[in-house]
Amino acid sequence: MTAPHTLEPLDQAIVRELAEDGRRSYTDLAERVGLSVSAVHQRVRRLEQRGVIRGYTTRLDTESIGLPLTAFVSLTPIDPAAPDDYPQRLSHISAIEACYSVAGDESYILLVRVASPAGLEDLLRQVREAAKVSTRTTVVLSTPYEGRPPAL
Amino acid sequence: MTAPHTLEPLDQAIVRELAEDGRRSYTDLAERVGLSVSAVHQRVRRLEQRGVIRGYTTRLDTESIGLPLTAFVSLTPIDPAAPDDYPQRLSHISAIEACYSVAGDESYILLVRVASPAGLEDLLRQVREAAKVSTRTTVVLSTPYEGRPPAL
DNA sequence: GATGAAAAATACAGATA
DNA sequence: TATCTGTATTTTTCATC
Repeated sequence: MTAPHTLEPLDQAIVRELAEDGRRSYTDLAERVGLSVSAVHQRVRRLEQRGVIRGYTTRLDTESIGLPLTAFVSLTPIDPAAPDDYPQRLSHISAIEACYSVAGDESYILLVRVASPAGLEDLLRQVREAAKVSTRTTVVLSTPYEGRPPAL
Repeated sequence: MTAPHTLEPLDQAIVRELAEDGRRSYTDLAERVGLSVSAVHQRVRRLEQRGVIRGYTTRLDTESIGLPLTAFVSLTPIDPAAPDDYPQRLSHISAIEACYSVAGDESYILLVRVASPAGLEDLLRQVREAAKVSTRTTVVLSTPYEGRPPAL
């Protein structure tokens, strides 16, 4: 087989630690998983190259960075026969944090972060302009939790 | 005012760099934002303490870690008068990556990651058991992009 | 913002299985 | 052949000035 869908226990342990704290040092990781620093280093490099680790990010407080308003925007193509290149057509809009292609009534769900209701209105206009879609918006009132590490 | 909702340009620059790559070194950051290493170091510490930086994570390939199936699960309380402690009641379920309280027909939207349709079925059972809610599930077919850094 | 000691990252040679 | 360990060197972190 070419792509086993389960991770070796040691890689699993490393990845679990890094998911919890993306800035954990190799020394720290080595202690936690019971390997030498070099071995951990090599494994992380390999995990990065294999694409298991896709990158490292910083969790930011959306209020502090001036984007306190989060919303889900569902898209329905106006012309069902139109070419399906919506993600591309929308990718330049930086307020869109994520784009999911979904099964169900709608075709896509966008996760967006904006500064204000006016910003949301502006975003929706941009979306409708860039892609010929109708939109349905669900405003997020609060976020009890987000970005929790997966259970491995 | 106690909490300015916009970030100082230098902090903004630092945060932008860290959002793009959470493992960027202080030396690297210093070069990019045009400050001394110590100044950057101090600022990052302060941003962490102030809660602007909430932590660091690793973006993982969901397939590689054995959780290839993503879904949105919307919750509607069965008893509208019941105490609203759903996030707490569900927080022990590790397949739930995020929980959003939303305006609209439903009360909450969960983002979940599971191994298979059977895992999804199991998760929905767990959710309905832990909270007296009805659920509506939208399966994610593909993820064109996710976790893009915010525009600062 | 600079300095310097301590810690960490990285490259590499050799051991191991 | 793969991955490990230990060592040496460079780079980074971090407290102090």
